[in-house]
Parts: sequence; structure tokens; C-alpha cells
Amino acid sequence: MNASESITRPSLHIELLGRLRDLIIEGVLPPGTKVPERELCERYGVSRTPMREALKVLAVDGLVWLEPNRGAWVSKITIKDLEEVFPVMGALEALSGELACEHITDDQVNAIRKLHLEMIEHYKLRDLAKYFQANQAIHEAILEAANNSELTTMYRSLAARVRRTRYLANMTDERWEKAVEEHEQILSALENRHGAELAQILRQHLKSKFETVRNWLNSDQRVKQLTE
Amino acid sequence: MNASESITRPSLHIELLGRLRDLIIEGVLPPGTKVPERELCERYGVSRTPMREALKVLAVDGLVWLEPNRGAWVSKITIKDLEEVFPVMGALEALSGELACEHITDDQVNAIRKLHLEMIEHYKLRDLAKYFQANQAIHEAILEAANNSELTTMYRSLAARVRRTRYLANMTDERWEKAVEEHEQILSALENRHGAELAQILRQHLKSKFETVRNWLNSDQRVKQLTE
DNA sequence: ATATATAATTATGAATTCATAATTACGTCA
DNA sequence: TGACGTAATTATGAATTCATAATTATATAT
Repeated sequence: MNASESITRPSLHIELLGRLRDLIIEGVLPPGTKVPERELCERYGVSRTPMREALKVLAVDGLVWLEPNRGAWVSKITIKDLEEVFPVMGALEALSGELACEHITDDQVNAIRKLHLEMIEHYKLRDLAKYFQANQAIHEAILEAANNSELTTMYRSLAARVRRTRYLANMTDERWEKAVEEHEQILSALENRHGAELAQILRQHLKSKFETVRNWLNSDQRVKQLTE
Repeated sequence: MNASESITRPSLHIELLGRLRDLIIEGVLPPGTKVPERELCERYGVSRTPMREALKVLAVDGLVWLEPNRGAWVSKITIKDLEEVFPVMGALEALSGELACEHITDDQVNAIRKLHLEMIEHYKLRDLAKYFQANQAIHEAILEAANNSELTTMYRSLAARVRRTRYLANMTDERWEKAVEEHEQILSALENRHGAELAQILRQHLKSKFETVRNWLNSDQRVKQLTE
């Protein structure tokens, strides 16, 4: 018997996990705020049990902070946190580049090239939101090509935490241009299956991104918003 | 007011998390077995609520598998899983080497040298258990010197999963000798703060380890034990 | 008015309860 | 005997309840 077709309703805490993660990543629940447990339970029509199970998982993921007997709080993002997260993300991204070059098919390269060209269009039109979307899709496609689910899980978990910094608003024209140039190199390395080179570029690419985030975090109002 | 001294009792699910993790890593609960929820609740004198919270967290960690409406099962380890885990561990270990070389103090190097010499003694006496213990302590010390809590968390989570393969029994004399040689290089690179070199050695070191594990997994009875 | 002590309220952590799904035991019939 | 269907049992998922910790409101004294 093959169990792959068996009908399984996902449990409530798994469903909630997705919703809560989105609320935090999208910034609906901003860093530093208390997670309104009762309110969320009412909103999603569930009892506290699955909600609290989901919160425990999010705590391990680093998106919320559990204060014993005082409830759950949305994690703040400090510069120190990012200084720790980025090198790890860099290592994972470099690995994803290496593995992608080993496994990637021509079809997958073509798909990425298509995304790349779309991204360039968005860049030319200075459509930051769409640029960002295409950008993210490219990195996801490389991850997909790397074909390593452990890597994917870990990378996504870190990416989610960085994403909610919404650093994009702080992207300078100069930085943007550089990012696009780096993406040309990324595509080229992928096309030629130059794993080591791609790893190196992706690391550099992420380092530049970190600088953007760092600048963003250093601007006064942002520091307030995220760390108070 | 400084909250650093405030008294906080850890919640039950956190306590349980540690106990359960140990039970799985130590092999008391072998891969593929059902997690005896009721039994464990009685054993630790807790209700099902915190126990189930802990299981949800372990599921995210990859140590247990939750089958909807059928309970929790200790995750099996397949060769395919390890083929995914090892490259990721390699990348993380390489990073830990790089970062350690940037930050490590002379005291820390001395401590590692001491551990290294102890390890060599255990090797000469062919005391596998003690050798393994010292070995693990060295890798932990490098991780400590890297001074990156994100990295530490991720590395430990993967290391725990690999550790429970108990591959050591399968270590050949030849392999053991090679491992010791690699450790000489590790110490030397650390002493000289050669980050890139250390990263490279650690990656190689882990790759050899993977080969040992792979051989171990390929021996018939082990495959049965872990995957049936 | 401000600080402190006490009471009322609310939120949290965890046990318990309950509905339902899954499993096992039993009985029937070929 | 063994395949099938049904009943009894057990386990699971989630809601509810309950004891206690934390917070807020109120009262008292300086």
C-alpha cells in the first residue's frame, strides 16, 4: 500500500504557524509588540491550545520571544542579530550556488534567465516592489536547483527574519545598480556552471545587502521602531 | 531596572524538550519507533499539554515526525537525509572555522591545544569513547570561538541528528589515523589564524566523516535498524 | 500629590475534559 | 480457516477548566 495519497487534514497548529509567520514577516505584528494571544484565537476561531503550540514553534524559529508567565513577544531585530545572521546566510547561500551548479538543468537555467530579464525590466522602470519580488524568485529558484531540503529549510528560516527588516526603502541608486551588476554575474556563473565562482558572488551579494540593512537600521526612526 | 537577575522558572515544555532530545539522541528511543506519549507523561509527571508542545518543537527540529491523528514517531535516518545534511553541516563548520580564526584568543587556542593533546592520548590508547568526547569538545570549542549564536544553534541541531547514527563503531584504523592527521592540521590552522585554510580542512574532515557514516549505514543490520 | 500596601482583575501555564479518528477485538459468513 | 463487517477500545486533537503569576486598580498614609 502506498500512503502518499492518504487524506490528511493538517492540524490547527500547523495552519496557525503559517498565518502567524506571515503576520510577523509582513510586519502586521511589528517587532517588540506583544503577541495578542486571545485576540488571535478569536480571529482564527481556535482555542488557546493550538495557538500556544504554534507560538512555541515560532519561538524556536526566532520570530517570537517567550517570556515565562508574561506571554509571547515579537522578536526585535538588532544590528548585533543581523551581524550574526548574515554570515550564516552567506554560507548557506554560497552552498546553494555550489550545489545548484552541480545539479541545475538547462530548463531551470532558462527559467532563471527569464526571471532575470523581468527583474532588469523592473529595475529600468524603478519598480522596487516588483524588482524585489523577481529578485526573491531568483534566489528561490537557485535554492530549488540546489535540491537540498535541509538547506532550503534553514535558508528560508533566516531569510524570513531578514526580510522583515524591510530594508528596501533604504536602497540607494548606486547600491541598486551594483546589485543588478552582481545579478548579471550570478546568471553568467549559473549558465557556465561555475560553482565556486557563483558561491563567491552570492556571498558578496549578500554582504552588500547587509550594508544596506545596516544603514537602514542605523537611521534613527528605524532603530526606534525595531528595538524599543 | 535590570531584569538579568529576575527569577524565571523554565516552562515544562522546555524542560521536556531537553529530556526528549536526549532520549532520541542517545538512542533510548530508536529511529522509527512511536513516541510513547502517555508513558513519557507519566514518567516525567506532566500532563499531555506540555508534552505535546515539546513534540511539536522536536518535529520542526527534525527529530520526530508527526503523523496527523496517529501520533509522533522518532525520525528515521536515511542515506538520502545524510547526503543532504552533510553539505550543510560542512558549510556551517567551514564558517565556524573562518569566524573562529577572526576572533579566537590565545587562551582559547591553548584550551583547544590541551583538548587536542588529550584526544591524541585517547587515540594512542584506542579509547574510542573518550576520543570521541574530546573530538566533540574541540569542535564545540571552535564553535564557541566563532562567537555566533545563530551558527551555534543551527550547527548543534544538525550535529545532534548526525550524532545519533552512532557511526563510530564502524571507524576503521585507517580512517581513524586520517582523522587524527586532519586534527593536527586543524590545530595548526587555528594557531596561525588561517581562516580559509581551516575552513577547507574542516570541510574535508566532515566529508571523511560522512564516508564513515555512509559505510556504517550501508551495513545491513544498521539499515534495518534505522529505516524500518 | 506621591509612594506604598492591598485588593480586584486579567493573563498565563498546565491539567483536565470531550469529540472524533484510528486501532483492536469480536462475531459472522463463505 | 480466513475475509469481511461491526462493536469496543484506545489514542489523538483541541476546547475547556483551574491554579497561580502578573498586572492593574484602589485605598491608605505620609
